[in-house]
Amino acid sequence: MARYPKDHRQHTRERIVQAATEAFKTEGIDGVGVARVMGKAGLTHGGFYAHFQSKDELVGEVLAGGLDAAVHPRVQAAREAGEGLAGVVRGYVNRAHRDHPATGCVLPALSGEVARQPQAVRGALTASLERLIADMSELSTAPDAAARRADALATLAGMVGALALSRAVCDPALSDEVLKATRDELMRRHTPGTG
Amino acid sequence: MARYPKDHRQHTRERIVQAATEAFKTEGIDGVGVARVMGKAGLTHGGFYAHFQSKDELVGEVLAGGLDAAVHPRVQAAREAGEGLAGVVRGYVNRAHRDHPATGCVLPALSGEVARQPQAVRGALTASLERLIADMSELSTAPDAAARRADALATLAGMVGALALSRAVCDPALSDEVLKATRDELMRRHTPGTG
DNA sequence: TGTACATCAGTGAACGCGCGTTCACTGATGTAC
DNA sequence: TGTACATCAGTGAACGCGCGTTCACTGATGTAC
Repeated sequence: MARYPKDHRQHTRERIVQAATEAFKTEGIDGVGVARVMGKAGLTHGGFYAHFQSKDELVGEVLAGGLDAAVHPRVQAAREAGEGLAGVVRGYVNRAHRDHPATGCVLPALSGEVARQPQAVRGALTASLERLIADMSELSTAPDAAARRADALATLAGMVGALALSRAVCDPALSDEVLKATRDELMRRHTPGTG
Repeated sequence: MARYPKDHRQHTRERIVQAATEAFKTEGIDGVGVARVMGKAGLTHGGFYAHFQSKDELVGEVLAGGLDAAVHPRVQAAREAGEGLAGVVRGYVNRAHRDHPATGCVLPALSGEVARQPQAVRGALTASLERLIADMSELSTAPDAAARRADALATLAGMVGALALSRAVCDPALSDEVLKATRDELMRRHTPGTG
């Protein structure tokens, strides 16, 4: 019965999600078809529906995991290094992140498209985002919980906006300027003694 | 010869651009076909290529004008009211803007898709964005020109990120929170005596 | 040990559809004589 | 004034293509006896 190892299906499914995650962030959700995703996963398109009910289900899974893989580690690293939100900002608002959307955060790449997705798909991202906000809040040095959460939200907005703008413009100097201005401002705000 | 008034063609073209501007911001560039745009302009799809060489040309025109119509007036209003960048933030980071992408700024709605457009298309947005940055810089109270420009860039990043996030999440409370936290933070930064 | 059969992950042809684009045509309005 | 013709914005059928999705099939591996 077990012609394949019993976790084979699960691994294949994960391979598909991984391929889709990178492809969607690079070329957009509408810009990549099921056949392309399966091709990147080393399969043919017909088998897709043995793993997912629809493309929407795949999109939801990608968005649910997108922050976990690409952003949470940066938050974790900042926490362990004792850098606080300044460390998160440094790890996020930089040229390497701008130039490699495939391995980067889903928010600058896909927030526009996500806003037009069905409720179920957006729910997956929202849950993941709530966890990120909670983690970032813990790194804030604001005096009370509400202020720490507001701090995390406003900081994330600046981070996401900077990446989105830096990728949209076609002038490299302006793109660098957006990153630098935002990073400097956000890091100043989160570095003790300069707030 | 002039069976139509001689500015008829020009008016039709503007009607198409206007219809496309609203449709693209609401449903995405990839999400709206030429036929839909023409339908919204009260025409049939066949006539499109009498006005534009390609869909890309239309997209470029939309992006070139998108900031002029939706954001520059807010900057102008803030200047005339003597409100500085705080006024721009108030006019931009709010629920009305979040809930009406069709009449809003192109950046939160389309920056992700723009990043994947051909160079020529991105150039149109970049030029428009440069003008916006210049105008916003003049409203900054920072001491020198470089600091005013950095102030404008970082502020715009926060504004765009807040709108993008607030539209992406499916929890209305979290969406409001993102707007409020970012607006409060950016306005505090740009209100005299609290910076 | 050898043959018949069950399982099932993956294959690839086919579906209806909307896309961007092309093009021969329509029909309302003008000019020419 | 009346008829023939020119102009041209807009029409709508048609093109090849990739989309999401379905489904009969393949073929490698296992079990039954």
